[in-house]
Amino acid sequence: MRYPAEETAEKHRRILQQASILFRERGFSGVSVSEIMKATGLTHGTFYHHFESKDDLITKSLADASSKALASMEDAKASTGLMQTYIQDYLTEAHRDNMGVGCLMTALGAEVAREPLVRPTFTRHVKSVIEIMAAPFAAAKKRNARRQAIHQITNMVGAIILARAVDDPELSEEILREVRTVLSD
Amino acid sequence: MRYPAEETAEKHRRILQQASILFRERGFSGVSVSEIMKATGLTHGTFYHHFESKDDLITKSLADASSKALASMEDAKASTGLMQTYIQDYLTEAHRDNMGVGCLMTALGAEVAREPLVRPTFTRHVKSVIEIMAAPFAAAKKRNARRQAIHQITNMVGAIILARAVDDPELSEEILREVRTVLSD
DNA sequence: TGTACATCAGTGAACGCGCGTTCACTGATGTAC
DNA sequence: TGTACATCAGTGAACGCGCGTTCACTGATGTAC
Repeated sequence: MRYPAEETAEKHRRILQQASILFRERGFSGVSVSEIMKATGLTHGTFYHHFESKDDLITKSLADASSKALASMEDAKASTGLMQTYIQDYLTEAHRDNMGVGCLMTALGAEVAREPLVRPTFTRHVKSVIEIMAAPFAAAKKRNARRQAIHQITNMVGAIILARAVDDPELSEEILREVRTVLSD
Repeated sequence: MRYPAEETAEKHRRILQQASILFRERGFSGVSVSEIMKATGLTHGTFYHHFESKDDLITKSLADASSKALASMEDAKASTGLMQTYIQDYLTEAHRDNMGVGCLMTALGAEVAREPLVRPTFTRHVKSVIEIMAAPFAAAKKRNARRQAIHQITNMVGAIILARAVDDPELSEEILREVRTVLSD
């Protein structure tokens, strides 16, 4: 049967939201359309009334999650004047243990390298993150500002990926702690 | 029919080798048993005369690739006295474009976080890499040596993952170049 | 050294399963008049 | 404002497909005597 327009739009948003969480937790190919629809409280059949295909959802949910993540980074920058608080919060066990709502680059970067479809959206995201992170350094030469930002980002991404992958809690915490220390200088 | 023992052992080694390349290129779940067997020139049916299951192959091919990678790192360390050459070679377009024979942490780290089975083997690999990278710093305090090694590793891993994921060749090269510069100090 | 037989790697058809996607059908919503 | 009908989100069965795995069969190798 037909549903009120606003209810439909709300369900559409919920699919995008649940997809972005599940994709980050288990990867694009690790989550089925049925699982995403179940997470939003619907059956899989109606998925194709909202999106053209799973690929279509992947692209749109990444774009959606990217704009939300960038907005929250801008907020962090505005409220502290520097990115230091953001970076220290990033390199925590809380972030490590909550992939679903965490950094897109860390959760999906490796799979994006193998999935041409999402690379343009992902690339725009990385460019924006670099610009936001470089801003506090912009007093110095622009080239140095970007270098510092890239250094911070690659360090953060590598640290969370390794901290998530290793089995040994002490090693995992050591990685986070030592990179926090290095980046606090 | 039955085959000479040495021929069988050679095929076994080739399966491990091809698997480690294909897994790095496309991820554990992105490669089928049939594809691996086709790459070694055999049919899928005989796979189960060599390994108990796909999971068994995943574990053993990762362990095999890990010991080869560690041996080549030790060689690099021995021949240069420092890890600098290794690091500069790591952060290149050649490494970025040859996932199949490249760094295990970069190619598989993200998927390992989601696959409990391989985490013990992967963790041993990371520990060994840290120890090898920390050795040149060992003149200073041990804690600082490990910190420096972890800093280098997370930076390298993050840089290659992002350089592979982005679509824009200039941005990709910028990431590699700037991290090369930072780590050359 | 020669013979008889058990072993076992290789083949390709077949299995059950979960996947992305399609379909016929339902019935309240939204629109045309 | 009221009526008639087209629209379309939701449902769950069904589709073809590729996956990991199993199977019966083959025949040279390796071993026991």
